[in-house]
Amino acid sequence: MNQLPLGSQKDILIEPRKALTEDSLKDILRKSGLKITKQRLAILKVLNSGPRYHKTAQDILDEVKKINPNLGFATVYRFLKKLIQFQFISKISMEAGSACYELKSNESHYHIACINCSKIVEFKNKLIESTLQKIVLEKKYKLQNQIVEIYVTCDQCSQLSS
Amino acid sequence: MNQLPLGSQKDILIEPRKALTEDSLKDILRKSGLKITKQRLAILKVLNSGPRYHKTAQDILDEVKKINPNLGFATVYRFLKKLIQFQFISKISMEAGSACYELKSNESHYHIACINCSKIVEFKNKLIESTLQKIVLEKKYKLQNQIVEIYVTCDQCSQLSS
DNA sequence: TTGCATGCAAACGGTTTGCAAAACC
DNA sequence: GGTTTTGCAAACCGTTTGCATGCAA
Repeated sequence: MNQLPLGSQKDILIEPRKALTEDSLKDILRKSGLKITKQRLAILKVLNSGPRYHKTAQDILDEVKKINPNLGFATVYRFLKKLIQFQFISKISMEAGSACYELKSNESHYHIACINCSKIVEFKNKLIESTLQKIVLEKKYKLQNQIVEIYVTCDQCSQLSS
Repeated sequence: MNQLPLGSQKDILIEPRKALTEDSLKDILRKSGLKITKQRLAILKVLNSGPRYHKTAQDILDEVKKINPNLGFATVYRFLKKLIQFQFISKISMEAGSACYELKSNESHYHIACINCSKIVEFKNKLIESTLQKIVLEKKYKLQNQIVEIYVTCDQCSQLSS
């Protein structure tokens, strides 16, 4: 097995995110009645920075500690929870290991994850997106999150094991 | 919040599974070179029984203990892991709480889960199924598992909070 | 009779929580 | 000044593992 250490997955982006300004990060907080603190801005900045946009709590903590070494897991997790509550980020529960978090973009996108090396590739698909919306609408549910995960063995890992 | 205790989610089936015979349960084991034991047959029987087909390790243990009170978590988890390895069951990682497991059926189906009460409703969609297959094929990946989860607030929970 | 499977308890790893001090508005 | 938020450490909970015993083949 060619398993990467958990929480250090590499992924390939279909396209880079547009970087949000500091002001729009602050807006996210204000809109929800959350206080603006250095810690929260730092966490948002990390979530909003590439090249990898799916980050585990550990990833976030590691990056944030470079600026503020005192920041701890409790703060990260508590804030992530609020961000989920207010729908600013999505949580991606991996089959194994820690969950990943990412800022919501306007366009839905989905994930292909290799069960061996944990590499994540994103894809978009309007057909799937509208189909899922229709299904939820029919049932009179209120959509919170669409998760489409395809678990595969990627080409590289297939070659290694054969 | 109207949160059910974890591991006790209710779900609505689109249609009942066809019950597998004891012999076909044994076949599952034989095919994979796994030894046939009372414990494993009991666990398979539970996985193959309704009315709810998505079960947590705890659910399985509770049911299995009615027959064999000595059976423990270790046995359940170790066996579930093998069943996943040999692709006889799927693991559904919930956003919160324990994972659910279910025997794979021939037809892919997907889940709508309420983030508040954890109720799961299944749905099928040929369009999504074939689209996902096509996407994986294009990338020359080897499909292991399709997971489509829609997280919603269900009608009942929406009413309660309004 | 040999190696795989089990049961127990202890360890593990990711996440959450209680509490006192600090920061925000 | 009153309320939120933070940092620390301890608790938590689902899952995994080590080891001695039991059982299927």
